[in-house]
Amino acid sequence: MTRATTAPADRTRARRPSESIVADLLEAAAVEFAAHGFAGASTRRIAQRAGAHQPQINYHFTSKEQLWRATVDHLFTLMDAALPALDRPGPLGHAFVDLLHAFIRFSAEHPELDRIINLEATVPSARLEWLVATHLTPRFEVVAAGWRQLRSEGVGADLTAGEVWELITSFGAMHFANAPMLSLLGIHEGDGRSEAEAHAERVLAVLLPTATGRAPAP
Amino acid sequence: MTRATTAPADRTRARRPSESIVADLLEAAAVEFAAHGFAGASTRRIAQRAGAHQPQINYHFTSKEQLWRATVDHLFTLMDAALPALDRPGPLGHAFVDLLHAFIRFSAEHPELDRIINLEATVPSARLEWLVATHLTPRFEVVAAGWRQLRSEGVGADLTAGEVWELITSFGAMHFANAPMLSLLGIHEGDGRSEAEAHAERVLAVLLPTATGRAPAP
DNA sequence: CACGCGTCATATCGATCGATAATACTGCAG
DNA sequence: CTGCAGTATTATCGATCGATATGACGCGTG
Repeated sequence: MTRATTAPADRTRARRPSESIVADLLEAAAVEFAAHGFAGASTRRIAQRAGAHQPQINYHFTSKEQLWRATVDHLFTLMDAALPALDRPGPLGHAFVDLLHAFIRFSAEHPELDRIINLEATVPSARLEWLVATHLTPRFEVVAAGWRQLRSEGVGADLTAGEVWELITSFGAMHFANAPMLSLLGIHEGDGRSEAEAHAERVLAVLLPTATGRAPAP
Repeated sequence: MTRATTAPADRTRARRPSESIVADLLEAAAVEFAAHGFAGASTRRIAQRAGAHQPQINYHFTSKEQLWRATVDHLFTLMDAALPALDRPGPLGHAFVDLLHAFIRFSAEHPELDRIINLEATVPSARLEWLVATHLTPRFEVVAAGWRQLRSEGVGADLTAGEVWELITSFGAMHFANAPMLSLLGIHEGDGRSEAEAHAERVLAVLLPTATGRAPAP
């Protein structure tokens, strides 16, 4: 966190640039929404975590709902920047392996996104519809097309694209999103980079069991 | 739901038996806690869903926190009643297959429990510590011992007990807990009993890939 | 029929929620 | 140096939260 002051904005009025406040609010909102859900997160706590005052949220984002959407947009932007394209030159299998490694690594570094998605996933709502239509469906279609192509080449386990998506987003991402619980259970082995690579290999062992030589982790 | 009246308790004072109120409150609390989390669920909405008044929650459960624990206890009691023992006579592999089928079936019929667990799993809290120590750890140890025994017999995929637990609780249960999202994504194919059995077979295909003849679904 | 225990129903408390109005201040343009 | 646009800060609104006090009521007991 770039600014972890407990008290709200500095008394000396040394004004921060506006983009910094917005970025800090987005970062704080991601943590709070991921921890307590949309209804449970409080705009006062988000503002406090960002070192700002509560009305600044409505000033910069007009409403809690808009702040939530901006937070999700922001996290997906971060994720896209961290993931390689699937249609790059070279064997599709290698691109798929690299994409999965990058996704698992991102989930380890930013578990907030998977947490926010899972918090919304269980109940129909306007937020869930927006989330699926805006962010999930386009990405699912890309992955599904890649998987079907792989399968047509005779590569990959006997799973539908939907099952692959479920396996990656649940087994793959839950390992880091639910780290507090897994740690209490004695399962989690730390969340460093090596743990992310190891977990990606576990997922790949299920998805591409026959592929012997996989691309090394980038 | 046994009593789906929108208005709170009947005006005619035709008193319901106390156990009925408690049971209805537990059922309503499971739905609301699963939908909105502990912080987001409101005791007034829970009471209304159960056809009761809000102060009756404090009367029968003393606090919202105690109601949450009673709800979790109740759901685990339901689950235990639906699951066969792992140490029954006969091959351990068959017992394991039956247990997994029953677990997936229960998750399809009562997705509230997995939702509540996942809502708590992402943030350290006293509730999470209680949940893990009271309910999850004992059950994990039984499953882990069974899996290690299976592995020592040369059966099962090359996975640790922790990975098996993660796979079952994430990939296995999330399929039904996150049904609203998967439905919007076009992945979910209904939540009938056949879908539960099919999903159990998908999980088993990963866990016990070599076992050709599995026990039929009970 | 009358008593009394157990439960219900209403009213209300203080705290906190998201949102807004009103004011104060900063920093840049001229 | 002045004025204005943009932002920060304070104060406060109505709604809702969990919890409790209070008294009424149902119903089995004697």
